[in-house]
Amino acid sequence: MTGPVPDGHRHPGEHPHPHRHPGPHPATAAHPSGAATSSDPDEVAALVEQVGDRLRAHGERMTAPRRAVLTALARSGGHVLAAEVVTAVAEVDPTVHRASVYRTLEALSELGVVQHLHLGHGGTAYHLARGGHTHLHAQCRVCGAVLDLPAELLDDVARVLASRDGFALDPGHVALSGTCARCAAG
Amino acid sequence: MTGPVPDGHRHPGEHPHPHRHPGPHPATAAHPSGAATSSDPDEVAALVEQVGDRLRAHGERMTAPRRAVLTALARSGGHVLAAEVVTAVAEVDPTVHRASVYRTLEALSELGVVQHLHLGHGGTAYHLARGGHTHLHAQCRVCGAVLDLPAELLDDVARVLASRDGFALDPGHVALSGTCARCAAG
DNA sequence: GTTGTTGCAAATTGTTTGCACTGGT
DNA sequence: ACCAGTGCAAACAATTTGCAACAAC
Repeated sequence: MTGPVPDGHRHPGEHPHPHRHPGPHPATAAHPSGAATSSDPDEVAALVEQVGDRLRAHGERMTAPRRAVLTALARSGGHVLAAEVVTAVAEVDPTVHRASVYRTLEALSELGVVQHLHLGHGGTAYHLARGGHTHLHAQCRVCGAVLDLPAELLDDVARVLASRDGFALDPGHVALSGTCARCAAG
Repeated sequence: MTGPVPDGHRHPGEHPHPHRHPGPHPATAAHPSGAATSSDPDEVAALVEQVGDRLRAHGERMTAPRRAVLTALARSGGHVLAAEVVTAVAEVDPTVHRASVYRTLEALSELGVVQHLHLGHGGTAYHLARGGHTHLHAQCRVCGAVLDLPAELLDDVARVLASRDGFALDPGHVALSGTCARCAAG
């Protein structure tokens, strides 16, 4: 069923649910601690505007859909499933069409302002690119919760892969899978 | 992009292209060294039969679709994308319906005789469960090729996750992502 | 004979695309 | 004014599901 409650209405207030009690597989990311997102409207607006400049610098245009997508991503702060982006955008600006959300996400991805990551179970999640400051993710296969991890965690592995296979690891592109403490216990 | 290559009925499930000119997203794994798969018909049959016993032991039934799916998996030896399983099964037994393939894969998964892994881009791949002997995977995000890696590669990471977050890593459940040597060069 | 499984076809879900039009620059 | 980007609806692929018929035990 994919809990159709990705995020509330209007502004998420403080911290939606730092440690919720996930159902089957909500896959909705919980707010990580360091995930720095602005629940502050001003900050969100500023960020959106900033990206706007960047878009124009690349010859792209700043439009309502893009503003809406960016705002949605900035607000939710964490990783947001594609489907959730669609609904979140609908709240920001109901006139924005789903198709535009997808197109926008792709466009913004190519521009590098948003990045996507693949969650084992539920599909693709998007998040604003934190300048160079990438982090990794681990998802519980039981409850779907996403855990944020320090980027360095896979450094050693990356080194090994590079030297033994010439494989350049992109650590943040897919979420590691496993079982979280809560689910392992319960 | 999104090369519409789903095409379908074609692609004899033999050895696609071990190491050559990767297309859009083949994702079909080349035969890894230790992946032990039987290209030998007798061996395949024996393996299928063996699983049959195991199924019955669990109160499940051995049916044509299941035999076909198992045979297809045993033949291809490596990881096989869901879509590929469907076509491979069609070759083994054309009377088997696609829906049955999905249901069978799920049933066999729950039984533990087959395992699935999530590839970042292309979906889910299945493979026969090698008793305890799991290996990891890394997929090139450019060409889609899947690299098999030793299971121990993530042991350290698993240890860290376990102690710091109580997270039980399941290393083989998702493929790591990155760029393979060939693609990095070209 | 039971009852788990299948085949089929229709329903779902998630994403993409062609086209005419709108709005940003 | 120009054309990138949008809305819309329909195409699309991939997977799921209700149900009656079927076959494994």
